[in-house]
Amino acid sequence: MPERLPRRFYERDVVTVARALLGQRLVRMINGKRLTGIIVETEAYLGIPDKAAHTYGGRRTPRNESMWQQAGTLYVYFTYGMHHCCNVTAGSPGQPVAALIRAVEPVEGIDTMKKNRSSKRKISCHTALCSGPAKLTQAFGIDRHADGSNLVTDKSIHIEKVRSRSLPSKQIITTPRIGIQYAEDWVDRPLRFYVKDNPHISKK
DNA sequence: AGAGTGATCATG
DNA sequence: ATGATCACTCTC
Repeated sequence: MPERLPRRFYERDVVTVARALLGQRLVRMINGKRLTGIIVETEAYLGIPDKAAHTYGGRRTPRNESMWQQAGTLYVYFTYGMHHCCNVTAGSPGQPVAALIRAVEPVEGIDTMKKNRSSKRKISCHTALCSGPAKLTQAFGIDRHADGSNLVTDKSIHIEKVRSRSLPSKQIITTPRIGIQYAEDWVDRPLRFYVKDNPHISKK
């Protein structure tokens, strides 16, 4: 029987959590279907001091409230008038930090994911199905309804343990984060992580 | 390189 | 009330 990541997995610093999420299994139960994928790309958002974070400077609004909740909470936000992105909170209590899930390698329910993604245009190739933060939420049917979900206890969305240790450092590529050009001195911080040589990554 | 798209929030 | 912004994706 697959085992979930426990609360203590998330109660660590957000960089450690972002790296440790690589290789774990994202699970979504929706309309009786089980959709799963292996997390292959993440970013860490460091909260109050981080100029790229939604909680920079201690901002606390209805939108980002989930980032302030206990580690292991799902934070889903809506942006650009059409896209959802999903994050996992981490750290110690009251610390508004989170890891953005940027890409997964689809495993179960691929046909359903294609349907969820192909309302407009047909999917070109399977590596494009979940290779971006808004692509994977669309494929997995994740929107603001899922915001605030408790990943340790919630049935409809959670993360299963595939490995107890993080991937070896040699298999994790570290780069600056994507799409945060406004973040001044935080632009170049190495806070994006992805699995080396995995084809399901958000950018070439 | 530029369009699409509308919730969100800081201003006033 | 108003307007600027946006942790993106797709097409040209």
